[in-house]
Amino acid sequence: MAGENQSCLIRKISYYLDLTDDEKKLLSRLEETGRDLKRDEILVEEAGPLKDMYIVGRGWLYTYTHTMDGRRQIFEVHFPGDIVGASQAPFERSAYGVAAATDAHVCPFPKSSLNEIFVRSAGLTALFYTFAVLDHATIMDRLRATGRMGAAERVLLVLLQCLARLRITNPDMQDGLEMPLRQELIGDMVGLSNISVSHAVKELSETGLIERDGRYISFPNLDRARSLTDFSDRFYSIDTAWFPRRWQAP
Amino acid sequence: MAGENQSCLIRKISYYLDLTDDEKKLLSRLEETGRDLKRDEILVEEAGPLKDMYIVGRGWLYTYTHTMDGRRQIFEVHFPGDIVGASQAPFERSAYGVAAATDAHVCPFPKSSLNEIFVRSAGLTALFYTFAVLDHATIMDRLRATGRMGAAERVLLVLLQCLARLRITNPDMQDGLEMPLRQELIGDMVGLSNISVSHAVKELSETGLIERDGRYISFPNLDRARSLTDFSDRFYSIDTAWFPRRWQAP
DNA sequence: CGAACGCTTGAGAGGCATCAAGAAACGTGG
DNA sequence: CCACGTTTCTTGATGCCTCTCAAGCGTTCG
Repeated sequence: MAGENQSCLIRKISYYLDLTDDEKKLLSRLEETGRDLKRDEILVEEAGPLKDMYIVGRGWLYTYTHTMDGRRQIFEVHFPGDIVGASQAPFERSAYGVAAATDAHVCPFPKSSLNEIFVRSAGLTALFYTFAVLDHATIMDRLRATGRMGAAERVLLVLLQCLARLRITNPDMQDGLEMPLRQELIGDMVGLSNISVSHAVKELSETGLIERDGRYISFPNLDRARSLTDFSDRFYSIDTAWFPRRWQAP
Repeated sequence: MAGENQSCLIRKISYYLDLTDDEKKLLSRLEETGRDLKRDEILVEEAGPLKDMYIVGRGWLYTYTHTMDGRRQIFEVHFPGDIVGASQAPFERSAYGVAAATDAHVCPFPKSSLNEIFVRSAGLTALFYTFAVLDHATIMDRLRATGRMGAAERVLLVLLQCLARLRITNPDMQDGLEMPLRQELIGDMVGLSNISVSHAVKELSETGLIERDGRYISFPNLDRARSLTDFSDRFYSIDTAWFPRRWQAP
């Protein structure tokens, strides 16, 4: 199930790190069991207990919360190869919900398995740390956009972020992507209503920053789009030089 | 200089972890050199190289960026005991600037020292991971507020977050704090203008959610303030049970 | 083919930004 | 300790952006 062609997790990690056989074995053990999800199905309840983490095998998920007045904020979108819950490991209960944005397949594993990885592999520990930092950077970009940019730029940022992350596991990807997210979901990522997203998308089309063909969105002028949102593609330029490859006994 | 009474870093970390002597030694080595900063002085340039990290010994710092049109977004406020740059370790150059919000004292240390800690102490590694996750949670709370809440609630959240973080190193603190941040800075944390912050503060006073005495702000009804912003005090309830205390040879 | 869902478009309302000027607080030097 | 200039906060007026409500259109899927 997990290893039909190759695990997305290992593919993603190999992008950053040359894995030893021992590390590969550690990782593949995480993907032994699987679970299918339908679109909109809830994987983790808001404020529920947090025992497992999940590797995304197929489809997109998202992490969200509701405000008291029933509005929703989406924090992260999880793509194949991502680890859902990595940025919540230290908490006993989940402050956030996780749901499927499309039909999806995930591999659950208990938090304690992460512990095993931390103990056995210095390199993987550093890499997981790095993933957390990347998530952090993604959210900071979106915070800045939400607080200080107009609707069109906010939507454009979301699209560029999706493209950048998909490219990690699909390096041969063109300057475009299938966008399965509803406009309402996109709005919930950057504090907009579905209607404002619709307007923004229209405006982006008219100004030639994106082109639409059904759900497929492409960027005829990627550089201009990037500079307009001040988006820098951090996911390609990680400094792995400081990574320890081996623990050292005290 | 660092160890006059006791290092804030060690005090903060001891809140979560019982340190071994070896770990204490590792940490105190980070605070050997010091540097004083005047208010508004820039410590790290935006887009500058990122060689050092900094432990805050005294005063408040903040991490920021500018948007193309000259507006500013503040991402984090760093209090005594915090490590500035921990969430940027994997990047070769800093995407963000760091400046002093008040007169301050910091202890710089090279990134490679972090490496040494990672290699020598499993517990500290997990804790640093946890700190990154906490920063992450702080920003997510602020993202939700920025995107989905009104001006008064956004400002209130900023105040509550400051209180919660200060309480880590000052457990005997009352329900109030000295707030040295300009209203403009507070606005830059949650996407508001200085004028809206002024209005919000006035409104919060009038509805009895805060009380002001000069720069000192207190919360007569902390529970109501918390529930209004849906703020949960994550900084006190960390699950350290999964922390490894010792590396394990492969 | 019909129903459900998501996207588009329009009209009106509200919140926050901007501009501008005055008040208060702060710091500095005499 | 007071006088002065600077910084920060307050208050008011106006305008723009995004929200909400509402209806129509297009797509998808049973």
